[in-house]
Amino acid sequence: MRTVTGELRLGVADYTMLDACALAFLGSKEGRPLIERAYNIHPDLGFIVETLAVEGLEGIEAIRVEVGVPIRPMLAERLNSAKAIIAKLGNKVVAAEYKLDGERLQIHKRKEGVTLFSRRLEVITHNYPDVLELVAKNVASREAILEAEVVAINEDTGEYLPFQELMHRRRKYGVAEAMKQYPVALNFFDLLSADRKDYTNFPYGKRRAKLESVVKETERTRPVPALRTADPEEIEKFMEDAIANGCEGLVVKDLDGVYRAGAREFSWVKQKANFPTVSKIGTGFTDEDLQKLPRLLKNYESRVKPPNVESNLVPDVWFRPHLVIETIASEITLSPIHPAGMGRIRKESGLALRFPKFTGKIRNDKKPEDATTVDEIVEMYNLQLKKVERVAQ
DNA sequence: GTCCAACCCATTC
DNA sequence: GTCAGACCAATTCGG
DNA sequence: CCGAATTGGTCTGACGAATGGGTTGGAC
Repeated sequence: MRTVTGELRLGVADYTMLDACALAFLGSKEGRPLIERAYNIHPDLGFIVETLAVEGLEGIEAIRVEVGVPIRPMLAERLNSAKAIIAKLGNKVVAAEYKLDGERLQIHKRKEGVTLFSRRLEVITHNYPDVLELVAKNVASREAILEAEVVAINEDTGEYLPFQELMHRRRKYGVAEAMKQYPVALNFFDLLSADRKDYTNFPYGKRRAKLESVVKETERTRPVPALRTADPEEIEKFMEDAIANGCEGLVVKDLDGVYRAGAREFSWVKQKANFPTVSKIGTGFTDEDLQKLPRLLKNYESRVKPPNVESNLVPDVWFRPHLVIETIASEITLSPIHPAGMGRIRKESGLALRFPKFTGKIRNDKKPEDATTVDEIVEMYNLQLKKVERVAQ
């Protein structure tokens, strides 16, 4: 249920619905945490509301984790230094783990077979026949719910490949061919249920121990590399290892934390002319920025594409290059759309920014000629690759 | 009637 | 994925 | 001491990149 009205943003989502139902059927919001918990381990709004209406709070309390029914995934928060994370988690020993650039899988294993759920709890079992086999062979538990990151790999070197490669596996047709062309590996990072026992209320340390006892380490399967420490410097070092191994960064976990389905926990990912386009950008602007931009650009508006601009996209309004703004992005990807560096890395491919965002800084001290050049972007792209290659050796 | 490119929409991150 | 804004609860500040 | 102001946490919906698949409409 959604509505957007002019300048006002309104939203009615599932949680609001749960609130309303708690009020309607119980007369108060008191049962809300129980209802929320039930919803998060059995995310079917119709089912929850019906149970509440027919059986009341008792029925809600009787809802259990069930293999075959997806659980809303626990999510991660973001901080930008190891020190801040350690402080936030209470200055104690934590588990720092590689954060891989793949797709999150919630794996349900039972007698009848294995089911795979995506992050949004879609059934994607048919996409990964190879994963089903890996789970059948290498998970030493008849019934279990596990979470893993599935990553595309280079079969010869074992090296991890970018997310883009994995995306070829998300298809309805030609699954068998894609499976051969884009082989994958599994990095397990959580265990929510095993042999009919619900582990979601166990501290992470225990879940991880059980995970390690259940997942067999092979070329294609393993518990995700983890380090236990309370020292920010060790985490920084581990972070560098992770990046060097082609990961996005780290996820740092509270060893005492339970699995809070559907909630946000803690994590961390550290980072870091012609005028060909390299990205569109629509994130990072405050309302104030958006109000002021038309005024700043008014004098540079152009009815047609300015001759010194190279773009495959057609915007609503063109501007002659004038204003320089500062943007950051998580990395540079090969692009079928943006012409920056076209053909320099790969035939018919340019380069684009991944997760571009405005930093809030308008660089009045710079002219378009002073902005980052294509050469520099190509160099940045090559630097990214080197880091990955170094590990593969 | 058949085929294919262009478009839009879904999902992942 | 990132991010800004809205909203609510808890905490701190100022009269 | 109490009400006002600030802060922190959570939720929601804007927006970015990519790929695959369904639909549509024009060329033949």
